[in-house]
Amino acid sequence: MSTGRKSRGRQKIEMKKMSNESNLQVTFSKRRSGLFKKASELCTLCGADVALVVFSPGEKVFSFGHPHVDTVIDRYLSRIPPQNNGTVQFIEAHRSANVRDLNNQLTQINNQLDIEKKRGDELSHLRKATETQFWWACPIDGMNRAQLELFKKALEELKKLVAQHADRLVIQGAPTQTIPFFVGNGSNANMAIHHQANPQQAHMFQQQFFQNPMMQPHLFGFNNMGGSGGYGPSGFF
Amino acid sequence: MSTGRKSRGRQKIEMKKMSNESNLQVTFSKRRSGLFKKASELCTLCGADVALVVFSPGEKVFSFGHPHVDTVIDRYLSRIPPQNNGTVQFIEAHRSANVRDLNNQLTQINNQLDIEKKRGDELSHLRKATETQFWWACPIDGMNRAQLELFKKALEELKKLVAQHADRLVIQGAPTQTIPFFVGNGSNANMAIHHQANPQQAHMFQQQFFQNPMMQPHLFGFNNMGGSGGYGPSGFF
DNA sequence: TAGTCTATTTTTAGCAT
DNA sequence: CATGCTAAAAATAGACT
Repeated sequence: MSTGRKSRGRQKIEMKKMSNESNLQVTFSKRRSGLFKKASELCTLCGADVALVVFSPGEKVFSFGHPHVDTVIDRYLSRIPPQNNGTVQFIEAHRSANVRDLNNQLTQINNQLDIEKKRGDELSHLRKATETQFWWACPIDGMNRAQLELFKKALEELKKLVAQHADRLVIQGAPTQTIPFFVGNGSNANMAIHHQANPQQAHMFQQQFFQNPMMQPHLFGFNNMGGSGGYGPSGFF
Repeated sequence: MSTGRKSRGRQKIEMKKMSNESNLQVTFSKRRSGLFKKASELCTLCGADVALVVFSPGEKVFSFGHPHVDTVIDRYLSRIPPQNNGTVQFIEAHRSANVRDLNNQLTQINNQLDIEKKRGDELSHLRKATETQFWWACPIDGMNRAQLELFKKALEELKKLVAQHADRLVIQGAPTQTIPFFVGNGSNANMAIHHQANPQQAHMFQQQFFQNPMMQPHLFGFNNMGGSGGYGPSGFF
């Protein structure tokens, strides 16, 4: 109550990278959520399909998609029938097994869920149960001898690894910290891998050029690093 | 000039798919541009990397990305643990070998899901997947003691099953069929490309967009196609 | 189909919790 | 870090060009 006025209300800001780290963080958070909201509204209102992926300056990922981020992305990259929802979704989930990502998505998803008053929880649960159990109870029936041998071998190895790791933990007197699902995939999410790109003017973007997600030319990406004063020439609108 | 009042100004609208086709078109256009603007502002203000792809109900594509749509998308898709190329991948392969069965279950469940048709379900599922289903798929490094124990146990059992099965096969002495051994969203790789695009010079989009390096014209792909459509998302916010 | 002009609804910057 | 608050800044529904 030191100040008489409660607040000066919203103030205009320059359209350029914010200097104050703290403010930037808050702004990013708020605007991100606003952006996602807008995106979802566009879907709802106009029946549009949208994929939105955002990497925070801290390399965290946030995504939104209708019907799914990947459905739309795939469609954008070329084709993919939106019909095989189940399998695709499934595999997709696994593909992005990077827990950090999943956790981020989780956060976002939970927010949406809360607001949306999750409805099909029971079904979701059923599904979860199914999928949870499947993996170890799975394929064997469909393997031939050779495959089984291989599989067995793989298992031995895996098991060994697990055992080792477990032992190590025990020895270290592991306090069983609950690592919030961290994958050690060493995802180079942090530094590194910054293909020095030449800001060449790309050519007409034709979907046909990107039929294979894995074979995309990583020839882009410049800036994105504090310091350079980089991209934002200021004021776009 | 017929009415005295110039306009009633902005009116509140229900957050559901607009019924009036005409209005929908206008709204889509306006909101889309607003969304893109917001996205670009997020980039400028916070130095975030963003990929935004929008399919209009008429199947036209609009996209925005910083530094590039595909750069970001690629980064998003690349978040796969490249290290567990060996065993885990192997198991993954087997898991998909069982896709048929899984599919049945999934299909069944999906039917129910479709009836409920709530995005919340899928999101919820993804959440569950994160929490439950994939913990084992994560590199062992990320597991805590309890998880490791569980995993180990599961492996023992699996191995046992495999061994049994192998023996049985040996006894029967016949190599079975060779089941296609590849992962992937098996199924429908065909399904012709239904995109007959009509690359149209996108003159539109506010020129301001193009003044910014990250919003270069070539990044906007426009396709033309008649058609309508639209699903019924369902407001999340 | 896109741009203009209000009158309103939304979003959100700056602070505080 | 997310939330709540307030008032000013933005976005935009509706009507018209």
